[in-house]
Amino acid sequence: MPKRTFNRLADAKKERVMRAAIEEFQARGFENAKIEMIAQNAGVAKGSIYQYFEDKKELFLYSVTWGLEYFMQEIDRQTPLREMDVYDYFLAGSRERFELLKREPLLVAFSMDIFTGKFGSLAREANRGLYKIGEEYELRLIENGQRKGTVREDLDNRTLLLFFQGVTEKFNLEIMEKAKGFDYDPTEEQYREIENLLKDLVSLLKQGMGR
Amino acid sequence: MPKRTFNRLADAKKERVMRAAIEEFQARGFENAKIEMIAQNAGVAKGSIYQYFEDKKELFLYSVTWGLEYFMQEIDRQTPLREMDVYDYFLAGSRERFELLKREPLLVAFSMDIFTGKFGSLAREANRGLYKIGEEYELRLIENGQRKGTVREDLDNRTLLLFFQGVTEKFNLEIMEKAKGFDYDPTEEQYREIENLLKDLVSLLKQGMGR
Amino acid sequence: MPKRTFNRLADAKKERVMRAAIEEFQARGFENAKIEMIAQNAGVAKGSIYQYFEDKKELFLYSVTWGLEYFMQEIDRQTPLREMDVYDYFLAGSRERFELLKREPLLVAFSMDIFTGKFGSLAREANRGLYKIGEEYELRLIENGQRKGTVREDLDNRTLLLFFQGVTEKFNLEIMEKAKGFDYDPTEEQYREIENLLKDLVSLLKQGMGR
Amino acid sequence: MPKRTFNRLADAKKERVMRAAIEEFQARGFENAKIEMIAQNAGVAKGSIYQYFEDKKELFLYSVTWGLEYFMQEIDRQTPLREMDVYDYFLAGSRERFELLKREPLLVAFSMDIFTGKFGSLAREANRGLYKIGEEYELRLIENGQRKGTVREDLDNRTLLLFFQGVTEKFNLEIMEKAKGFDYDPTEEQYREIENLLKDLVSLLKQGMGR
DNA sequence: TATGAATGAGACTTCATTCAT
DNA sequence: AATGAATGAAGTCTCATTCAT
Repeated sequence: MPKRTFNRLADAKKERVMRAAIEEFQARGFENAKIEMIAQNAGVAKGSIYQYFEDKKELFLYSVTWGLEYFMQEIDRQTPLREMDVYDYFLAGSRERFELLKREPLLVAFSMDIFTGKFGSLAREANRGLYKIGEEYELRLIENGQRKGTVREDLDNRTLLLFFQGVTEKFNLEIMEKAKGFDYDPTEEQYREIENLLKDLVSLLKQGMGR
Repeated sequence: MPKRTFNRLADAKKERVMRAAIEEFQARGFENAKIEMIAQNAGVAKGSIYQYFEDKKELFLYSVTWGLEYFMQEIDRQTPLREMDVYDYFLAGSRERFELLKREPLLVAFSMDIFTGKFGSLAREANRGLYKIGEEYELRLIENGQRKGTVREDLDNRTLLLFFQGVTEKFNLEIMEKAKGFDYDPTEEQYREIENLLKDLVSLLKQGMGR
Repeated sequence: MPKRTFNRLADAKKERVMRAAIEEFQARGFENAKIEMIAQNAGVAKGSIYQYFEDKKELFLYSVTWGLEYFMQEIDRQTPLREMDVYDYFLAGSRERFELLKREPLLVAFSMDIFTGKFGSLAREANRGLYKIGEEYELRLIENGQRKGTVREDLDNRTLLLFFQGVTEKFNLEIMEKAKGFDYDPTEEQYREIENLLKDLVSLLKQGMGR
Repeated sequence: MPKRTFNRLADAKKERVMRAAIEEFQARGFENAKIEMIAQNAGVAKGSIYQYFEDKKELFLYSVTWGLEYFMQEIDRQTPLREMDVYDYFLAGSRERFELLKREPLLVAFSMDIFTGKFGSLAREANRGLYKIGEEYELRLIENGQRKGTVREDLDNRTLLLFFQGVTEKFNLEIMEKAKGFDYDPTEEQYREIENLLKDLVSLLKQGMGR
């Protein structure tokens, strides 16, 4: 969706532009983000942005795509699906996801905002495709669990997905909030804290609140 | 937080203004909402809005407060807390909450947007007080459950709250989404659909996904 | 120039209104002065101001008239002209004028601003009459001096007036500036300081800078 | 104090903008000056003004600086200080200053308004630096006179400065007032009139009013 | 006569987008 | 392809003045 001109750019420059855009959109939201600032932070002229993208909206949309793709690629590289079930998924990749969080806090924060709907219809509509991919990914985790006998089958899978998303999104948010306080060098202790939260999460996913 | 002038207005007029504001903010978001439109829809002059509120931001903030208070008041009137536990809570008031949803779709949608963070920091920060109240309410539901022996006690209550909020917010969103499609006259069948979703929700809250 | 309604008011109320107006105009200038503030400080409703005066401009113009008349009346009561010459004039009434400055700093400041042209054409044009009176007063002082043989007669009296006004205005400004620092209780020492300045002024008026 | 963008403009354009601004501020005062008008008269878009200056206030402040600097530079070029004393100063450069007055009536009028306080605190505070320079210039004239034995030494120099400023400002105002009536082509007779006024001024400065 | 809510013209300011260099 | 100055539509906010009570 960017113009030809953008694709021809050196990779480093492309990345600089995208990160500058994401930083601005993340910090100020779509309406308040200023093209001027993005250009400045990317080290290019304001006019150049318009050589790369049709308009502000397209730049934003591509920022979302770029960010989510980067993110998913990382996640996927770290914890390939294989035959994991829902519960293992969280525990298996927790260390890597924690490292990613520390390495790319901006992208993580941006992705989070996209998912929680901070950008309203703008982001969601334009990237329905990516969302679908995410959902299917999650549905497969659920089905994996059902095949393995660790996930109940008396409810509609769509309902299970809602439950699963609700819980994981909330915990992800909480983890990100914690991560903001950790700055720079993540300690082992901090990681333990996160890991414990994830263990509780898995326990709740599995057994619920009842006793 | 509105100015003196606003408080002195006839109740009907106050309500007209607030509903016009909420409608605009809900539909377009804070940045894109036009004061002119709000005034027009409320049937007052643009300048009058500025007799009532310091500026656009204050109008928005008060819209949030007004909306949430209206909402909470209704909820509370319908299903007073008493000694209910978390699970009963949902089933007990479901019919009334469904009616509210049909009667006040605008306010429900607005409240939802506030909770899901569509307005970013704006709404959340300014109404931390109300949020705290909501949280404490929910914490009490959890504690009620623990006293009754229906809620596990091996996890931190703050963690249980995260779980509870994650699940309920997601289901609320889903219900609202469904409700948008129902328009005008809620049928008995539609209510059954909602009720079933709530039953599944309670089941998941109680037993989790595991089997 | 105020409306009939204003003239019928109790004297105390009239004065309250005028002082509130002068305070506002003096502090913020004509454009930035707010009718709302004036009304509030005078303890009347905003609408009442428009029962008293045609519009903001008329209120301002009358403030100028009211202020200058009050001022001149005081000055005149204190140091009646008699047969004083220019030099005696300053020394004779200095104590009284100092007291006035302490008693009515607002009116003195306002008058000063009018004379120095802070209000531009607005004030000057509309009160040309009062200015003329002041000028004639000063011209008479000069003529008195000439009759007594203390003022040179080789120059046009209009030129002498310029000289006289230039010097006295500058010194008056300086004295007012000093007075701002004196606040509340004028001491004898402070008065001496003023008196010395006036002596120097008279000396300069009389002998000029040359030697 | 203007933005980078302004400084990079062609000199002719910069001057066009500044003169348009000064003309508007001089004619209508700060509050009533319209940015729209300034832009129009300068032949640029309204928005461009905001590329050059932060806001109206900054434009005004820089107008003052620009005007005074232009003015002082001219004055200084025409009658360099050297070892002149106060009295010579006026007579020496009178012809050139008269020409300047005819050539740049706008700037002269604007400078005059600044000095007489028409713009209130706005101009004076922001250009205290330039004022100081002017004062020091005048103080040096006075000291030169004292060294040459033409200025009395029994009074505080600060007091002499007040006297000097009071007289010269008043005469300058008078000259400007006269100049307004001369329009377009200054005749020799008009110049004589001014010169006579200056001679009287010097005489008064030197000998005072007394005899 | 007093009050204060209502009005709306008008000004400042922002910033995405264009375009000449 | 890059730059950054220019543009102007559009939106927020102010406040003198009006007017119904």
